[in-house]
Order: sequence, then structure tokens, then C-alpha cells
Amino acid sequence: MPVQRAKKQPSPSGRSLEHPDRADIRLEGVLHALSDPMRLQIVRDLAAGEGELNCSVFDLPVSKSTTTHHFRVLRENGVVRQIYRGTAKMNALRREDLEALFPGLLDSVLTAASLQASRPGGES
Amino acid sequence: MPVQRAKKQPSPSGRSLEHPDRADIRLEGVLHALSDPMRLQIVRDLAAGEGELNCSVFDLPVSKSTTTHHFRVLRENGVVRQIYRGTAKMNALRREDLEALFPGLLDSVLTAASLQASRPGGES
DNA sequence: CTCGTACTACGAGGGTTATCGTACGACCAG
DNA sequence: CTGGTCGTACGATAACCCTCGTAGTACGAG
Repeated sequence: MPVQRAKKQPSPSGRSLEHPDRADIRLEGVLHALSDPMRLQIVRDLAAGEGELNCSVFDLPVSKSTTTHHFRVLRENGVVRQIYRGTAKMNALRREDLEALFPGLLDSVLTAASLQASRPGGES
Repeated sequence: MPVQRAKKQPSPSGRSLEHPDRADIRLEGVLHALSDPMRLQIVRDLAAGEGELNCSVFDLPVSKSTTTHHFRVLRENGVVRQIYRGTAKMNALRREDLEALFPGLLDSVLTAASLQASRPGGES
């Protein structure tokens, strides 16, 4: 899908991030976003920490560019919301929107991920 | 993920299909399998029809090769079980396995798909 | 045996994704 | 203003995925 790469606004005052409206969030997109181990891990960490989390708290085994890329995928598919706070970028799950659109989905995915992680060979 | 393409057994008596053991089913794989609109539709139809369904009941807007491909993805990720019955191949959801591994997941995905389909622009 | 049906295997195309390195822009502290 | 930290943009590469057409195998009916 032509993900319509926002035209890099000059953003006069502060940087702005593109987020889809609640009504534009698609189930396939959410599932695809969660189907990558890296991104699933991010979402799990995000769900564990109550509030917002800084990008760099995550100790991912990939480069910074790649991390940015994954956060972008999560954002463009409506899974997380990102906002700038000074030099840091805070990330938060869009729990309410997801719950309204797909009730129970996020919880069952998180539960499933936990179960799988505690399975023999689950972390592989 | 290196999907480990079964070595094309000569299958002496009857054709055999490779299915992952319950313990080998991975959440990421299931989510990936469901993140394609075509496959999600297949799973929805499968869930609607109580029992097994023949491959050709599905009226998909793609060629037969492509259909085979999608069923293969679903099978290799542990979402469906396929067996030959004469010249036809019957398909069934692996409800029990999925429920045991990821309780509630399949149901919430199916519910979410229904909700989205009845949304304005849901079928697009 | 021969034919038709059902589905698979293979190979190829075109598009998307994951990953990286390097260079740049935004912000805070001196 | 200078420097350091944080994150982005861009370009490149390799891998992957969806799609297809063609050719082939397995099975049942005649």
C-alpha cells in the first residue's frame, strides 16, 4: 500500500507526527504491525510500563535507523502515539482507540505473547 | 523467518501435508498469516462454516496458484489443517490448538474483523 | 486406459520490507 | 555560540511476499 509518506512539513513550531484517525485504523494493518518480533516486543514493553516511554529505553539489537523505522510502522498503523517532549520522543499505546475498534484484541495478543515467552523455547 | 520448505516427500501412499506441531506454532506467524486481507477472509469463512470446507468453495478474486499459496501460508503457520479427501482438499481451522496456545485470540480477531466489515468503508 | 477435475510445484515479475551507514535537524546545557 | 544527545531523512542492499502462468501429479468416472 502506498503509505503516503507525509511531505516533510517544515513544521514551523515544533515537529509534527502523522497519526491515522481512529476510523482509519485497519485490522490488517494492526496485525501486520504486531507480526514482527521486534515490534511485538516494543508493544509488550510499552504495555508493561504504565505511561509513556522514551524511544531509547528499549534495548533493541538493531541500529537506530531500524528502531525509528519500526516505531514509524507502529505509528502509521495506529498502534502507538508519539509526541515530542523536548529532545526525547515519548511513545504510548493507543489503548482506547484499539479497544473501541477491536475489543479485547490487544489484551489477547499481549496475553498470547506472555504465554509464548514462558514456553520452552519461547524466547528463541 | 526461514519457512523451512518441506523437502517434497514422494509420499508413497496418498499425499501428505506438512503441519506444524502445536508447540511449534508461533504467535508472530499466526499474526502474519492473518494480516493479509485474502487470508483473513478465508479464515472468516472457515469460522462461519461449522466444519471443513473445500478449497474451491471460496470465491477469491485471484488465480488458483495464488489461492494455493495463501492456504499454504495458513497451514504452515498452524492456522488451518488440510487433509485430502479424494480429489478434494478439506480445510478446517485449528481452533483447539490456537485456543490452547493463545486463549481468546482467534475470537477477538474474528470479532474485530466483523466489526470492521460493518464499519463505513469497512469492505473497501 | 483415457479423460476431466482438483490442486501443487516451479519459476518469474513487481512491489514492499528490514536492515544498515552516513549525514542532517532539533533541542538542552554550558 | 558550542557541543552533545536524540532522533530523522535519505540512499542502498538484500530478503521477502503476492501474484501469475505453465506444466505436472493424484484421484475418480466412464
